[in-house]
Amino acid sequence: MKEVRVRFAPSPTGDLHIGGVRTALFNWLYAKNKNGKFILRIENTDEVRSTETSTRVILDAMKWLELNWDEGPDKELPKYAPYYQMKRKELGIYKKYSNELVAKGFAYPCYCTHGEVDKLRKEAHANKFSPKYNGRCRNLTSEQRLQKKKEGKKLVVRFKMPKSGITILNDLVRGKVEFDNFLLDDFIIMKANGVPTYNFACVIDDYLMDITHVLRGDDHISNTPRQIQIYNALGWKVPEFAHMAMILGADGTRLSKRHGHISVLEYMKEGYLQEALINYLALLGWSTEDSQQMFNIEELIKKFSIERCVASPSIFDPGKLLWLNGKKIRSKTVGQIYELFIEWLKYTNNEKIIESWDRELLKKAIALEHDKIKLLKDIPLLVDFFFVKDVDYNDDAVKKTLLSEKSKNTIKFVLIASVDRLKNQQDFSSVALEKCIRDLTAEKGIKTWQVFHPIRVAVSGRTQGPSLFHMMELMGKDEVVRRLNVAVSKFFNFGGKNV
RNA sequence: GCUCCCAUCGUCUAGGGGUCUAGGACACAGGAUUUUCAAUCCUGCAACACGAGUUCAAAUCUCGUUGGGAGCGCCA
Repeated sequence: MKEVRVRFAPSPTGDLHIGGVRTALFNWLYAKNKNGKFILRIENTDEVRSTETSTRVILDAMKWLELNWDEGPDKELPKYAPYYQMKRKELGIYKKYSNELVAKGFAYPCYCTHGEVDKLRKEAHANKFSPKYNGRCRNLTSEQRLQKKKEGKKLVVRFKMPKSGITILNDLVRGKVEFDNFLLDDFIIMKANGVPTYNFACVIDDYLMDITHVLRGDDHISNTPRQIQIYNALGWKVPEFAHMAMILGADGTRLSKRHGHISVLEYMKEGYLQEALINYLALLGWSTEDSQQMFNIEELIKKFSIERCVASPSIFDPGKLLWLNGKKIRSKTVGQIYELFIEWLKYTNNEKIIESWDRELLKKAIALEHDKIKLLKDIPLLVDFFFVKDVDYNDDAVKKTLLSEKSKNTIKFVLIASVDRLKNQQDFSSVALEKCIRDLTAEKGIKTWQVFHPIRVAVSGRTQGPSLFHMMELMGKDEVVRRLNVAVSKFFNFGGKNV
């Protein structure tokens, strides 16, 4: 059996987005599953829109996703290099095959200007045909060509599509798809600037790189018959094709900026885990027989297959991604989450957030909030109150829990009593603290929540947080007593202010 | 407009002629637990786009309709 070789071929004209990642992922999974090679090729033939920055961003995103390539930029195999199409263009690779096609009569120079082609297109449209170039330069004599050349006309090279018959695509996910050749026009394979077009470069490179399977989005399906015709003209074997359905936004249209985050980097910045994004994207357009939801990467590799990819498009659901991310985080140990968090701070240049934080205290705080973390960026919001000198009291929390008209006096009394008890508390473990406070409520005949809630707010400034006594244990006696005293004097010792 | 693709709960999907009163997951609602918010567990809500045909039998096969998507560039 021939070694499976698949590729992901992004064009560096922007960030790597969700749809691109899914395509990359499926190629990568297929390669790993078949013990084959995953190749990264940069299709930068759009000289206007391609940028080095974008190339960098895509490479970084691929690295963050851990979709490592066996061959590609920074990992060039002499046999197949280079992996940038513009570098290949410099080597004359495309020119060579373009000349061959012209020599064999499968392609021809065309001297039509943009304006002329536009006109033809409009005419075709008016005649209810698919817009198409009518092949007016197809049968130019060599004299006419010479004449055009003398006039200094720029030329492009067009491929001669058969005027009749059908082109058949046997797609791995869609089965047999037929295209009427008559409806396909003579498309350009070499632009006037000597750069190949996508449809041409793609075929040449896939062939030269020994690509065995082309897995890509189905927005490419109508390009496929053109590409198949090039393979045929050159006498090359056509690779296997598998067109995956697209990922759409909530409104059912193509995923775009207005559907929220679309760039992978934005998910990274939000604190999504690489593995959560991978797991979620694997579920879009692929499934196992038992509808398994959670996978680790090894399982995905083992279970992935093209046969189980669906042909219908799917809608991107940020809610499920978020759930999956929380699930993945919860499945990790505190140590792992801490490391991930530190890494995330570095990636996002947010290290200053925890600059003054005690790392051991941070780890323990993360442990307390372990089950509540959905995104890495949540962590500071969840535990920051442990590290502040002056508690940031939430207005609503204070109003509701500390200064409620009905029980203000009880609360003041309770807080002062608590300080008294806690000051003399030898054992500051959560268990002992709970007993201590419960005893207090029992003695004074107060409901537990009437004490628990005020203490929570007094000590943390908010109504939500970790389990109360664990939180107090972690803060330590001195800090708890200090914060309680601060709260009492701040909210209850200035009668005039808070009446 | 033309070509191609697609069609099961709101969403991702399982199912591929009888085992389907259609299964799982997210979301949503209710409950349990709890000092709060979560997490967790339980329960519930909720779908075969429509119409013909084939067949003893159709979510499943065929055709049509409708709806959605993609492509129709010297973009990829």
